[in-house]
Amino acid sequence: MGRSPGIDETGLKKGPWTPEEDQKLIKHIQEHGHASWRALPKLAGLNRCGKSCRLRWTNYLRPDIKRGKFSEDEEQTILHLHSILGNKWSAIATRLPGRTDNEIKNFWNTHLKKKLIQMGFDPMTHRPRTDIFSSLPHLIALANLKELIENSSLEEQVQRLQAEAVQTARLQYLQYLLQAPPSMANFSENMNTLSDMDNYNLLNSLSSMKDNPVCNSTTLQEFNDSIPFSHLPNLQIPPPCSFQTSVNKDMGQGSNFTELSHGKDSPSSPWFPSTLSPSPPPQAGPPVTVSSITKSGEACSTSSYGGTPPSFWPDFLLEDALFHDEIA
DNA sequence: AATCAATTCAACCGCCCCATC
DNA sequence: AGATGGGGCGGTTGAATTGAT
Repeated sequence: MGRSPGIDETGLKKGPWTPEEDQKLIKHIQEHGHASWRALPKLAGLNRCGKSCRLRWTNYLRPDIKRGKFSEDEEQTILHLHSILGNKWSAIATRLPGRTDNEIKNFWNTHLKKKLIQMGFDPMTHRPRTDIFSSLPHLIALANLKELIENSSLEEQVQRLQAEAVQTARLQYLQYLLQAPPSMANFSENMNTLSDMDNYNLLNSLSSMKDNPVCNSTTLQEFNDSIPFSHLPNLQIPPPCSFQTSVNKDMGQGSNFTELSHGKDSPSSPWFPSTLSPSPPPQAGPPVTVSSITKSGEACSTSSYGGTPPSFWPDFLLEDALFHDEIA
């Protein structure tokens, strides 16, 4: 693995590190530290650039590095944090002692991303995918094409694929509703605000379907009927795509107000869990109020978690003011 | 056993931020 | 205020490894 050995234009070595080079680097840092990475290679007798030394140390040689497979807990933590922070690997790494940003990034790209995709989630938004036709290759595989081709007419094949697409969309939508926290499950009071983005995505999907010859009006009607939003067909313009979310946590002695901002156009949603397995039972805790406001400052939703914070939020999210500052 | 394809992950690249002058 | 350099970060590369045929 890694790169082939080579010498760059300045005469410095590139590529994989030898055990001898590792020993020189370790010995030097143990004895003198690494005040200046630029000066270090010369002092340590290494024909490497300072940057290469720093990477080798921070990603591989550091004594506190934990190697080996990621645990289930670590996996869940990465998923939680990625749903909030996105590809901020160094920020995620600070919450996983012994793991480097590089290792987490690799683990995400080679395992977790694929896992989410396979389960029908968008790895960037952590939401169920609503773009039905982008999932068609998966549907086709599931449908056992061989049997279809051999035993069905073209018309039957098309009908079957349509049914699969509608069923998948329904399942994904149900999955989304079921995974929302209690106040969201009771969407009668929140549906006009928090669900707009999802409605918009669904509308886009429906719009794509209309343009596709394999979708007829019956299919679309069936799909529409499966969604319990009476106002869905009327939504034509994109909703505000920037949300600011604040958390008001009663600490017992008056309110301790902290703010969580997800930045403009952030795909993450604070209420949406990123776990792949059922969340643990919620623990009793102080009351938490989560409010979302639009770009213009209008309140678009308020959800209260009476004495029980959302179980998918790690405690430190609510307690660590520094962390709030980081993502603000 | 040989070959090919897919996956993994250490290492590199280029950009950005921040401190210093 | 602008220039410079060091360090940090996220994205990408590609050799080694593993799995499939």
